[in-house]
Amino acid sequence: MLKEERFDYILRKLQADHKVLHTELSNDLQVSEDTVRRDLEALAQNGLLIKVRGGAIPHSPHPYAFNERIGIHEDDKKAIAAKALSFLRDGQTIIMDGGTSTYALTKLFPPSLQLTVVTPSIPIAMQLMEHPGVDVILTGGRLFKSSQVTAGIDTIRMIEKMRADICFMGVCSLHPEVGVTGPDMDEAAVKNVMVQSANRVVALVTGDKMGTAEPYKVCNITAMDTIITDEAGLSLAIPYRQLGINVI
Amino acid sequence: MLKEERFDYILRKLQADHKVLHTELSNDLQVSEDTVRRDLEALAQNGLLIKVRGGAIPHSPHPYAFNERIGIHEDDKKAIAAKALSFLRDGQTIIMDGGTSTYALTKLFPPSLQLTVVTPSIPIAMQLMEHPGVDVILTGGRLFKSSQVTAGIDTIRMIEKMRADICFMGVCSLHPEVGVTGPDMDEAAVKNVMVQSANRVVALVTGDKMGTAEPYKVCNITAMDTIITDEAGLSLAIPYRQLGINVI
DNA sequence: CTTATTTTTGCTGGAAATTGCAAGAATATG
DNA sequence: CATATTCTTGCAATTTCCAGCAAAAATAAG
Repeated sequence: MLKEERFDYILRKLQADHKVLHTELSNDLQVSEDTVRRDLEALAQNGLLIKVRGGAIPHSPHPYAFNERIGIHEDDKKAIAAKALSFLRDGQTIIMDGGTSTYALTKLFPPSLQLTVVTPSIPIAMQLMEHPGVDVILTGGRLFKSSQVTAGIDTIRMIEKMRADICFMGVCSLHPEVGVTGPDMDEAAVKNVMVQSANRVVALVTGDKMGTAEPYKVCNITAMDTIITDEAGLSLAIPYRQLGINVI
Repeated sequence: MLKEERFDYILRKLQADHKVLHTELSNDLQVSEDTVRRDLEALAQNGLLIKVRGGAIPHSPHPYAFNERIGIHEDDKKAIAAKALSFLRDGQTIIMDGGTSTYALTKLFPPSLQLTVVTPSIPIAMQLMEHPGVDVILTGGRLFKSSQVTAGIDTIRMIEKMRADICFMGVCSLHPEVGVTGPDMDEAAVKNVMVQSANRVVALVTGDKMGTAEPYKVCNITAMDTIITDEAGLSLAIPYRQLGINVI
């Protein structure tokens, strides 16, 4: 067995289990624990994982912000993302907002899909880098470490020049009267431009965000064409539907 | 059996098994392991596969083009990066080109360092996202999957507006007469603008890149203020020093 | 057709990398 | 604090790699 095969196995297992143990790997790969230790050492050197006593855990660039949020409501987000897939057609240009719901959506892209995706999100860009049919346009600007997106005037200028078929928005908070709001001024400004640069706006939002508000306004609720949500969200759908918004 | 037939067989087997071994191929093709080794060497030269100890693995579609390059010359790159550290001062604005040498440099940033780093490279941006004292400005543009950097007119426009103290350039090829050259037109154009937007240009280059040239020109060699290289590179330093370039 | 040149191939011996083992140090756990 | 894991370090056995050489094959030149 080649060393690289072991590397591959380790990284896959790490992705699946969110941890690996010396003892397990030694058994799985039929090599001594010392070899496993050395393999983990090599992978850690290249920043592919973090070595810990007894094994290793995934390398999370900013463990307390983006990656932590990925776990929560995971099934809900997957279900929402699956509904969103039906909006995609080959050849479209898509603006993909940052956030865990939109990230989940990009993970579901079928390999045959042909798209141009404009995004300020590093995790989404990295995810789509592995996709053969998607052209990625990354918006420039200052990097916000907590949410791993670019924002600021440069980001806005780039998006202003775009014209997209759909904008998928990972909404922070959503309220029938207050509209779409977010916790950060710069990011809210970027989201606002995204809405204006797309023909249709599709919001991906878990039920717990509906009916809530945050300090910075992105846009009016009527700027949304469609809201994709989970069961908890559907039970709160009436006021949005009365405004002519498609809630599914 | 023609050499090309062997090549064909090797590539097919690689596609089927996701790996090939010297021993197996030697047996399958009825040639010595040395011949197999040389065949793999030739195929690796053309970027058709990645040679590893004991055999070869496929050249993954896109995502690992960057990661694969990380292992090679690792110690040399670290030594080069360590020399480059001494150029950094708190408060500076740095343009950090893509590439494995510059990536190695960012990994060595001491936690107390306070910088603004402008970069088109996703791996560098991710690395610096973990750094408490560094502000990251990511240049926008189309994402080039093989080298994991943005490039194109948007990237150029953003860098043009910058004024940096130092540009650290991960040079592809470097020749005393031909100048700095690279394998990709768009990336070369971006590098050119980087050079113009910085007060000083520091090239990080392993010895094997010195005295070589590629299709697309970045700038004249005299645009470099300093070349940081390894021992192999230092032995080739004379022509550069005659041009007034600091080679260390 | 013969001879010279280049390319390919296999072999050899030393260099380098990989792996497993053992003993002592370091770290966690109750 | 005692005990059990786990980690580090050094080392030896094995495998694999590499550079150079010589024979064989292919190609070019006379």
